[in-house]
Amino acid sequence: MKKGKSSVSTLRDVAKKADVSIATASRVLSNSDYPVSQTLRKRIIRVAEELNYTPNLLGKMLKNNAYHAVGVIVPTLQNPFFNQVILGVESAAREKNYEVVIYSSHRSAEQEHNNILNLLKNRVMALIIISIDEKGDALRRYIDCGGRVALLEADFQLEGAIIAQTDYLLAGRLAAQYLANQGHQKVALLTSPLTKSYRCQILDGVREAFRKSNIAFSDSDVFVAHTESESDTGLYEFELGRQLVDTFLQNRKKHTAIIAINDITAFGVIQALAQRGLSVPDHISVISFDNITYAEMISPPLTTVELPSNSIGFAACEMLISPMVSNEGGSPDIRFSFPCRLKERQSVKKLN
Amino acid sequence: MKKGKSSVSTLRDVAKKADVSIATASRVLSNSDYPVSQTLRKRIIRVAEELNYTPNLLGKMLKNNAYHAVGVIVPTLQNPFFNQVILGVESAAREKNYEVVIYSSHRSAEQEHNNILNLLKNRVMALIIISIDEKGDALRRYIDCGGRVALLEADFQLEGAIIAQTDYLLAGRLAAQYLANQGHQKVALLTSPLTKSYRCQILDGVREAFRKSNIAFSDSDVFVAHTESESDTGLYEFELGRQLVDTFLQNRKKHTAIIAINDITAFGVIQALAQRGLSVPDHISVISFDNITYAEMISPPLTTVELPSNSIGFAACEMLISPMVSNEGGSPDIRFSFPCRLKERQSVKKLN
DNA sequence: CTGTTAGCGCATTCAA
DNA sequence: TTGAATGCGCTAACAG
Repeated sequence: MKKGKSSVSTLRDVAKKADVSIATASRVLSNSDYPVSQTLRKRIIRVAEELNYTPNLLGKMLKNNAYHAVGVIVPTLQNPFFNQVILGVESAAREKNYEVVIYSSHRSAEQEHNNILNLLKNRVMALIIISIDEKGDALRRYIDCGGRVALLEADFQLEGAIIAQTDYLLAGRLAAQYLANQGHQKVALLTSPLTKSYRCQILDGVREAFRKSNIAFSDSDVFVAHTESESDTGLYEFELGRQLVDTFLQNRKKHTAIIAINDITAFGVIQALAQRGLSVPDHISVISFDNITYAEMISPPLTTVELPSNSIGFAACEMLISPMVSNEGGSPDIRFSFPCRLKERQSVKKLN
Repeated sequence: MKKGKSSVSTLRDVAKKADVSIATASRVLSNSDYPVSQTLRKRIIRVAEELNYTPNLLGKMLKNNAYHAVGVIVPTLQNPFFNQVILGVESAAREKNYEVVIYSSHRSAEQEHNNILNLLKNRVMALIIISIDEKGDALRRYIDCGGRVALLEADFQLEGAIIAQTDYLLAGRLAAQYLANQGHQKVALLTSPLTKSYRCQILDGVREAFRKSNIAFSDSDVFVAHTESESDTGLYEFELGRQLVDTFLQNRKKHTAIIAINDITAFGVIQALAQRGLSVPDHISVISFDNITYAEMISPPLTTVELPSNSIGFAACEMLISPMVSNEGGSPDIRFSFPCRLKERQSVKKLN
């Protein structure tokens, strides 16, 4: 009867079969620069291959107490925006040979809490998170335990964390300015509840731009969806868009354009409009924020303000991994924000 | 020099501060049913909280040599189809308190190879994979080392793996039958290269259904994209759809409907048609396969054959985790397939 | 009920 | 150049 319950062979197995000490085997197989004779080296490598030897990272980690990995926690994998962030993180991580561990919190604070704890239990000491749990106590603890955190798009502060944010004020301004330039004088903003600060920032940006262009824009031009709680189905924001069109059409006063709070909401808006015989951009123009992949797949291709999801993931990961930060020595307290840019496509009509 | 470079406290720290033995602390903090006096129990728990004690899973694992986790490897996170699979896996895993580790191979065989190896190195001994590496040697090795594998939607066999497949033959039949029922007599199939067996199966299903309905359908009705290599940008399949419309329109012979090989390709088809003044479903009908979330977000909402992505992920995970399979005792050699069903929406016109 | 100890897989220090 | 021995954090077998 074999010894191991799992048939993964260990360093000891290799050493025994190659008739060398464990130390020597380790030195060869862990690519140490410690000198080992060619004879033994060859033999060890050969045996390792025969035995399908795969180093047990757990054992290794137990020694160094450091895992070359970063965790990523996003609210949902269903939203392409977050997928983009992940892609950014992955490419930064790959450059430095870091592992990426992906979690979805499914928009649940409890799940998020568990995810953070799991990372900690696995001694993954770097974390990039788009947090939905405003209490932040799990994160607090994570940091107390020596973890490094990059907090993306968060509504709250967290001492000791790197804070990365999109410049939503600019995003709002860009959208409004563009509509103004195209000759739109009466514009509506359709948005999910203003409970997230990024939505408020967009609104502020829009207000500011219209004020500068001398275009009237009041609270009666802002349509806010009323909803209980956010859910994880990919359809959530889409349905919101559809609902918003109802109230919009009831209160419409010669609006020629709609700003939707994000692309998926815009999809809902466009479809609901179409079903009422209003076509985009002929009858009414639509612009939104995100530039998810599908924005250019629909008809008409959606004009939208591209948010730098990829860059933000990339940069956050880089800062987190860079030696500068990973040295202990207190909180980094880095904070940076990213600009956005307009992707002009075909959902906005030029009126002038 | 301080001993711990990481400030995560260990079982030993807790034991020392609570003035008990490590064993006792372990018994309390690992929820063992071993009897410990209330006095000590309370004290240990209190100290553990004070110290932010978080068990090091690595140490634990090192003992049992088994990690309650399943790995998932998908070709890309950009495609909602795979996201659905992941969701299915996650819900099955959560039920049994398993961790889910997600990897993307970015459609690279090399990446996939590394991902599998990493899983092995981390002793994650259960894997659900949508493999793009037909050689399968990394998987072979994974299995040899005692890993359990569920191979989803694969083109190749793998001894010792659970094989799960969608019933693409049925999918093809459903689409074709539906079109026939709606009175379409001349239909085209637009597809990416027939290098994947699932695409061939769909084609076979379509052929079979049309034959039964006495509708002519020959090779000249099949339009195959020519492309070098698959890429990881979310736009890949979309662009394919757009290109296919070109060749389709050049060779069109009174086709009234198009079957696209999947939803994203259909998006490309629909947009390209629209840009040439052909509207769906008024001028031409479109049906496809997948039912990704966005299928109902576009205008017109896409009629499509829903593939059981979620169920397939769920079932695969369940089988993998279930004790039946996780007992050693040779290869399980389970093989199962899932049916699909038609989601009738508005991209197909009724002609009769 | 509590404590002591061995050992999981590995890197590393110290001896040879 | 090689090997023996130690310890990383933890559980479990055994001793008290």
